Amino acid sequence: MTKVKTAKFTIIKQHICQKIESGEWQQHAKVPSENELAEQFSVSRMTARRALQELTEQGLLIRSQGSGTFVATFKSQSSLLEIRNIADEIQERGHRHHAKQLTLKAVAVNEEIAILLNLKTNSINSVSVFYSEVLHFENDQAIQLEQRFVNSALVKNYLEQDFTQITPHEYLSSEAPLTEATHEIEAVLAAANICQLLNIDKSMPCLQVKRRTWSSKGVVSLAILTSPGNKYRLGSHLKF
Amino acid sequence: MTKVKTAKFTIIKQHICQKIESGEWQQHAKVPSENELAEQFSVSRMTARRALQELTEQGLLIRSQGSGTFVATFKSQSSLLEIRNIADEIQERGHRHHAKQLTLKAVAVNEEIAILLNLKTNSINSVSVFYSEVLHFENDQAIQLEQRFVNSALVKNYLEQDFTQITPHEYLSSEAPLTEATHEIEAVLAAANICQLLNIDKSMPCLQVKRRTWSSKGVVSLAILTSPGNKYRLGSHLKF
DNA sequence: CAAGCAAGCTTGTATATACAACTATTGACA
DNA sequence: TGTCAATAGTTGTATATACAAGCTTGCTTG
Repeated sequence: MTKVKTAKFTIIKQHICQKIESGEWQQHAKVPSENELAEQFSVSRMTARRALQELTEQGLLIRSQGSGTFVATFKSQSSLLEIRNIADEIQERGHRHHAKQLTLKAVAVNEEIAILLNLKTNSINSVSVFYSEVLHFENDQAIQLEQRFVNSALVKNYLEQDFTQITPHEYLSSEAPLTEATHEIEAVLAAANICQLLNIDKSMPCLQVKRRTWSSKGVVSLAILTSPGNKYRLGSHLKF
Repeated sequence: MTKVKTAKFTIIKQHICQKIESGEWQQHAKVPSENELAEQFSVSRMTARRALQELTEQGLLIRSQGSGTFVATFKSQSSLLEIRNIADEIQERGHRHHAKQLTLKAVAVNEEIAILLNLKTNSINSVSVFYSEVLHFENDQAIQLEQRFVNSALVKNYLEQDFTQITPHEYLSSEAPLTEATHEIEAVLAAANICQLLNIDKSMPCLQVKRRTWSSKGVVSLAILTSPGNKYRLGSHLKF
C-alpha cells in the first residue's frame, strides 16, 4: 500500500490533541501561540497556524485575534444544565429574584433553540454555556455590540455584510448588576432569531458584547462562541 | 458599527457561490483552477486556494489532486433513489439479472448505513450517489485500492496511519462487466464497516478504487466521495 | 493495437515575509 | 487615583516562491 508520509501540520495537530486528551491542557487553557509552536516544532509560522486553524474548525480550539488560542468547551453539556448552575450560584449570593428569572428564561431559551434548530437541521453538535467570575462585578458602563460569523455554508457568503446591519441594541443596556446574565440569554435568543430570520442552514453566529470602557478591576464580556481568554467573562457556546 | 472590510478570499467565495446558485456551474462542473482564479481576481494563488478550500470544507466543492476542483453534489438525494436509477438504466440495457441484484443490494446498503450512522451520529448531511457513462464499458483489468480520510474530529488524528492498513481487497476483483456497480455498493458497505470498526464518530472515509491500467477509451473508477472529474466514473457520495 | 513513458497541468505542503487588526499591559501625566 | 497614550504580543490577511504528489493526455515504441 501507499506509505502515507505524515505532514508536518498533522504532527502538530496530533501533539495538541494528545495534550488535550491527556488533560494536560484543560478547557479554556491557553494554547501556545503560533510563533511558539513554530519554534518548538521547527516549522514556519504558517504551518503551525494551519494546525491551529484546522483544530479550530473541528471545534477543539477557539481563537481570538489579539488574545490567543484556547482550548474549547468540547465536552458538551446541556446548556440548560449549565445555565441552571449559574442560576444556582446567583441564588447562593442572595439574589433570588434574578435566579428565578434566569431559570425560567433558560428553559424558554432551550426550547426555542431546539425548535428553531430542528426546523433547519438536526445536527446540533453541542450547546453549552460556561461562565467564570463575572458575578463579582458591580459596575456598568457603556456597552457596544459587535457581530461576526464563522463556519457557515452557502447562504452565509451572501449575507455577511447584510448581517452586520442587524444589531439588536435593545437586547443590551446598562442596568443593575447581574442583569448581564439575563441579557446574555436574550442574546442567545437574538442569535437564534437572526438565524431563522435569514433562513440560514448551517451557520455559527458569533455575537460579542463587550463593555468597552472598564475599570482596572476587569472586563465583562457577554459572548456567544467567543474566546474564553478574558479574565472575567460570561459566555455561551452555541454550535449547530 | 464597525465597518467590515470584505477580505479578498471572501469575494472569491461569494463569486463562486453565485455561480453555483445561479445554475451557471452545474453539479460536477469543473471549477477554474487555483491559477486561473488567481489571475482572474488579481490575487496570489494562495488566496484563491483559500477560497476554494473553505468552500470545500463547507461541502460545496470537491477537490482532487491532479484533476481539479468540481462542484459537489449538495442537493442531497436519497441514495436509494439514485441507486435505483442506476438499476433502472441497467435494466433498460437488457441486464435484468444485474439490475435486480443491484436493487436488492441498494436496499440493504441503505438500511445498514442508516443503522450504523444512527448509532454514532444523527447528522447525516447527505447520502447521494451519482453515476455517468460507466455502463458503456466492458473491459476489466487489475484493480487497486486506496484509502484516504477527510474532515474528521479528535479521533481521526490518532488513527490516520493505522487506517491505511485496512485494505479490504476482497471487496473488489475483476469479473464480468457491470459488476463494478455491485462492487461499488460493497465498497460503501466496507467504508461503513470500517467506521464502525474503528469507532469513529465524525469522519468521512474516502475509498478510491481505480482500474490502474486502462484502454484509450476511458477510465472506470469506483469511489466514495472522490472527485467527479474523470470522464467515466461510477461513484457515490457518502457524507456523515 | 497495446503498453509504457514523458510532459504538462492540477492540487498539496512548506517556507519566508510583510502588514493589518485587535488585545492586554505598561507607563506617563493630570 | 483615574485617564490617556504608547507598546508589545497575538491572530488575520496577503504575496511570492519552491517543490512534492497525483492525474490526464499524447507520443513513442514494440
